[in-house]
Amino acid sequence: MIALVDCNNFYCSCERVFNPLLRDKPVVVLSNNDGCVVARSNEVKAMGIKMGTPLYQIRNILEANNVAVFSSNYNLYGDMSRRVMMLLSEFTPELTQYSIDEAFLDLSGFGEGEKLVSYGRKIVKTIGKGTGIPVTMGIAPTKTLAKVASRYGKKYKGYGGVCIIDTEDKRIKALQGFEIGEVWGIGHRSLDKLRYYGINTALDFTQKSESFVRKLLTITGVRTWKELRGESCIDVEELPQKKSICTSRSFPDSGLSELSSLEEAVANFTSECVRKLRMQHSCCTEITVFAYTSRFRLDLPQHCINRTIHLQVPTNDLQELVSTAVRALRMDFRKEGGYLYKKAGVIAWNIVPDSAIQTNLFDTIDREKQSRLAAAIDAINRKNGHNTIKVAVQGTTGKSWHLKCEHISKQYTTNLDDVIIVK
DNA sequence: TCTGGGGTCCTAGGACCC
DNA sequence: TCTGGGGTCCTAGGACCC
Repeated sequence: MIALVDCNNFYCSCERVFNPLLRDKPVVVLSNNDGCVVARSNEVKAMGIKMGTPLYQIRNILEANNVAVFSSNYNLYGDMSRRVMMLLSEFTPELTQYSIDEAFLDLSGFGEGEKLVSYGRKIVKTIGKGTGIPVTMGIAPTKTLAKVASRYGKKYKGYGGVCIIDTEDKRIKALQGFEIGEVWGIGHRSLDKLRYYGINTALDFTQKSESFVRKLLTITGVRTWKELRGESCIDVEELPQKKSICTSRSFPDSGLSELSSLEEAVANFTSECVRKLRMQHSCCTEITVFAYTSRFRLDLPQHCINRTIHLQVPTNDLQELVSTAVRALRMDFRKEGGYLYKKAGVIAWNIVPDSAIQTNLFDTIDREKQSRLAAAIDAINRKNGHNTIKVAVQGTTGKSWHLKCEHISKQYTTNLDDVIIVK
């Protein structure tokens, strides 16, 4: 049996841990730039506010209902996630973290039926007590069914945080009351197609033939279909190495028009990609820079920059990648035309381990020297903080492109100055 | 006025090989 | 007039996830 552990309203719950007065109050957490709603407490869900709603559309409702509003605080959420995962790993040797707030646990060998449920309740209780984060567990023979079970666990308090689908009877009942669009793996495109054929519930879907599903939704649809029928076939693996690394941001207000501001932003995004590359001990062979105007502002002139540069030798060198990215930006940047770039980003791909670099006969860079320099910079930054030493084009103020985050909470668990004082 | 960020996987079609 | 067969690899775009 497989268990899915899912933190309830994770970002909101993190804020509540350090602000207990909010425990029964409505809470929302916003995306970067305070743009959209990305997490809602149950009270806010009950108000009918949808995931992804832009803040400006619901500002009045939030104020009228006294909703606590937070900018996203990823240092806090990341650290709380680490704590949850650490506690979970004490209950089974087979744990796969699936996202910041979810993990799959292999519970084979831990009994069945009531015994399994009570083990699950013990896990849920331990996480709640140890971190302050409420979690729900769904248990079933497949991952997709475990997801279904956890939804029921969240919906009905009576389950005590753990819902199990372990008999054919329960499976049929669960799928009968489950909208097909809510199933893990069925997005809005597939939903449209399924609706056309009158398929509304997960049970309807499982009663179609394999060839029908294959034709309509390809192999991925068939996997979901099998999983819902109880045949396990989706593997979620801990990815040893990322295949692409991206850092991108939207800019506040209307966006940026000056090349120098964009250069500074792109340089910093590249620096962040380099940090991620080095953290997983890899190099990239290709780097893409993109920047575009707001797709919502059809009244303004539109332009899209998207330039990829292929590197001779795989690298994770800060100076080399920053100068390459800035060069890519300059190739496509348009000064004339009054373009306001609203979003930009950098993607590193073609990623290889840093231990297996294929060198190039015509390479002109002294890589030995560069890597000694990079190691020295790493050491200084590790000791004095990220970006203590950086490339000049990264700038020193960041004013022109920095994010809006007017409602951010403190770094309660990652900054000594912000640790809560108990009186 | 104001609309997030970071990933993976699959498929079709083109280019190329012998 | 009439132009093969069987592959691989790469890429862009689509779909999905949280």
